[in-house]
Amino acid sequence: MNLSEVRTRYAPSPTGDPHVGNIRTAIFAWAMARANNGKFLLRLEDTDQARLVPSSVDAIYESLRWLGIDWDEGPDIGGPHGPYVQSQRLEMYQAAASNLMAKGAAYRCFCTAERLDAMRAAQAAAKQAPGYDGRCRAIPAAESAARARSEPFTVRFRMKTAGQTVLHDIIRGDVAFENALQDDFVALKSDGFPTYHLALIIDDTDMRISHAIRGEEWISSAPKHLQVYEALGLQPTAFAHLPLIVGPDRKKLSKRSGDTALLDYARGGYLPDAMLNFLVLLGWSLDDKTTIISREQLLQHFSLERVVPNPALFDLEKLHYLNGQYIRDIPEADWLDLVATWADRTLPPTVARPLDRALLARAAPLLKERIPTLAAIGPALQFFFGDSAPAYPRELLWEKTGGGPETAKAVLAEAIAALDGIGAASWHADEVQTAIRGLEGPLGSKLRKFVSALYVAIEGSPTGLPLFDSIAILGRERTLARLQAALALV
RNA sequence: GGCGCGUUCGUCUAGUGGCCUAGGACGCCGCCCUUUCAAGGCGGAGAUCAGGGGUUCGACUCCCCUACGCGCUACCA
Repeated sequence: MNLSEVRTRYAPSPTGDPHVGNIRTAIFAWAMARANNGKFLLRLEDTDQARLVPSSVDAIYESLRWLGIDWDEGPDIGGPHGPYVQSQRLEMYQAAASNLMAKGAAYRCFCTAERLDAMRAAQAAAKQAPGYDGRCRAIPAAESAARARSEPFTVRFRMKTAGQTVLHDIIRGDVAFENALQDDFVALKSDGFPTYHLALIIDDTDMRISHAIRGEEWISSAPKHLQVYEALGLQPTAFAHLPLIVGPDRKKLSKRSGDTALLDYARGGYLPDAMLNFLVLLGWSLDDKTTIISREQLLQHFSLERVVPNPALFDLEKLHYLNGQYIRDIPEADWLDLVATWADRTLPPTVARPLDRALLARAAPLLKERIPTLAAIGPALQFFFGDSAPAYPRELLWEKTGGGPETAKAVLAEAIAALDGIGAASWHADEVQTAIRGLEGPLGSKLRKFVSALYVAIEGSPTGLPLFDSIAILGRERTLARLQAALALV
């Protein structure tokens, strides 16, 4: 074992689907390990039996895999320091708690939840700082042991009452906490499960973690952790408290504040690489001008020194931009597959399956530069399917032509006449284009002026995929039928 | 209330005493390209570096105070 090896971990508690803030922490920890030729591990912190959501374990794996984050040790693949699930390590925590008690660094607390609640209520009423009052701090060992045989109890850690505990944070520098202000926390619950504060130390030590990388919300409890390390005679890990990701309300992003589950973005048609790039930019930068950062660059250049301390706002606009960039970067062959699977996924069930692969292949290139997310593929393609164009109000036919119904009528009639002259064998985008451009003369109007009527007749909307290609793909019969239908509508 | 963290264009950020009349990106605006919509190209507006004191020849950068925001304050993580 190389003592200086960088070993980081992502240790989520399976209490819900991982949200983006949480995953960003995973990304940084992973990147830190990879950038230093270290190891990245996954550990499940399932010590809160009440809040456990079994399905979230799968969501955790799925989230990580979707983003392409790999781990070297974990619950599913094992490793030399397992098990990697806290509920399977209970004896270790209990042993540590006993050890702490033997050293006088912890004690049994027999206070009931009711008494604790009442105590806090009283403190609040008296405008005092809330905190454990130390009632069980001085119970003699013999009495404590005796009561333990018949009463439920927790094990509280005895915090120092004087001096300071100083955290050396990689991102924030030294942070000092007054010991007198800290109160004794529960390390082992009455159900025999440890709290995070105890489990963290045991596991990080046992798993040889070098850097504890976590959200800023943990910084206040750092003195607890530092003191436990000291009481146990253990060398603490290095600490890096990442800035929070906040929502539009500037408050910590959480399950409550909107759709923040990472997998919602996977389902919403975002590319994992785009999401990774976006998340990485929240709190970290490669240099002074790089926005598009590849996975390789990240894994090679990531460093905690370039993480900023201030909270970042989750900005969908930038995500959209990045997603577009990555979409345009997809090789043609892969793009067709993506279009096929997302068309199938996002086209309404009324469209017959299997989808026409040849049609998809012709439409795919048209899509690439104009959709913000993969989920937009179905809606953009929908007009290709079915006998008629998607329903639209008749006013749309002339709204953007600058004229009225007569204008639309003329455009449609001329277009029908011109396109009708193209035989089925030469029904290609070029011929279609020539025919429609040829309308400028008879109509006495510029193409860009009257073309919206045709977009509406064919696609059901004045904006959409390029008209000439769309008409070519749609085919002669259906095109003419749609133009006729539009003419009848006017 | 207490403790802690934070504060550079609307947003994400660059910046570690002189390179800053503060750079990049998103968004916004305009022009170009153009069959619509996009994409792309070019350009523009946008930050008295939260405010106030210091230190220094010189501060966005160092120190202090204030304000504001957020986090924590559970037998949750």
